[in-house]
Amino acid sequence: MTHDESEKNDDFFLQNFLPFLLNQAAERASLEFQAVYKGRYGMLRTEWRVLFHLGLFGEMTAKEIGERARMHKTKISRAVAKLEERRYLKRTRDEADRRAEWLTLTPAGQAVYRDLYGVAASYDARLLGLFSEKEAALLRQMLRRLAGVD
Amino acid sequence: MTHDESEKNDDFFLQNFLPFLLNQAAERASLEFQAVYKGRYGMLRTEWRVLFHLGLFGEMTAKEIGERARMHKTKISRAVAKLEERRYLKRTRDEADRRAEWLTLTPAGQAVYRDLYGVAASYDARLLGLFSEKEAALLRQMLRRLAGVD
DNA sequence: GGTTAATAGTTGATTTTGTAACTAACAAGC
DNA sequence: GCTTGTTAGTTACAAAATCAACTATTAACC
Repeated sequence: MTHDESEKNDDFFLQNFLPFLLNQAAERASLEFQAVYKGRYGMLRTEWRVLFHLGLFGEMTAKEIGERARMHKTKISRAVAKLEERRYLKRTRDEADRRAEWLTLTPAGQAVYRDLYGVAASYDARLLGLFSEKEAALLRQMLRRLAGVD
Repeated sequence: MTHDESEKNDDFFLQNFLPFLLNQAAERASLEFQAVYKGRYGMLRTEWRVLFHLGLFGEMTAKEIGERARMHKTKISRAVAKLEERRYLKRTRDEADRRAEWLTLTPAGQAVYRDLYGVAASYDARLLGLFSEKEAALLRQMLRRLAGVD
């Protein structure tokens, strides 16, 4: 486990260090897609994620989005404000618990969601094209395990 | 490829969308280790990476680090400044090309590197403990392919 | 029912990142 | 050797993320 000091130019460890590898892959994999929602709608990743969740799951509270996406509530709060400002979503106070509010996409927001969903799906397919069906399934399973979802 | 609109509460796609999964896994996988270099030495990820590269490869220029780690030069510039301020590295002008400078760890920097290398190695081993040898090898290979290294 | 604690979400201050412009040094072409 | 272009690294400014403190509301407990 100790590093051999007499030997330099050893990139064995670096090439295999999982947090580094994961980060490189994640960064690269989100780069191209980021260019789409940024370029096409001027959105940040946080905003895209919130929109995405609302598109997939329908009505949600900010808290629920935060739990699912593992995003901090301040990020969500600001993303929601931005999406509302652009008329992509609307808020409705929960009358039973007036602290919470239900978020839903407007028709305009749904249109954006559908557009980006399509782009995301084909981008995903392209990434998965690097692997066989079996490999892809295993990869996703392993990533889920690392993420602590399973 | 079109999203089925009549059906809500569909988290199938989300659970499988590779950029999302990769990001979740990467974030989770770096979290605990980040706590170590941050808590123990008050370092940021950029600083840890620069230190790590210098520890692994010995003397390097900022440019080389940037290429290997795929970090932008401003990040590196600031990380180097911070590490120098803490006396973890020293700079030497390249006399043949006076624009470039060679960076090396000081003994203090090397001590930090050795400490963190040990932590990183055992942390990595723990992560890999989630998988079999075969799976782990495949995972790394797939991540490298996604990162565009291979 | 009044006090205390917890929760949903927002805001402000600080830190970190990203982008563009910059300096200093080298290289190429003429 | 002088212009033009390129490169290594820094700096300034804008954008974004983080952290702590805040408001408003609900829940818990005595």
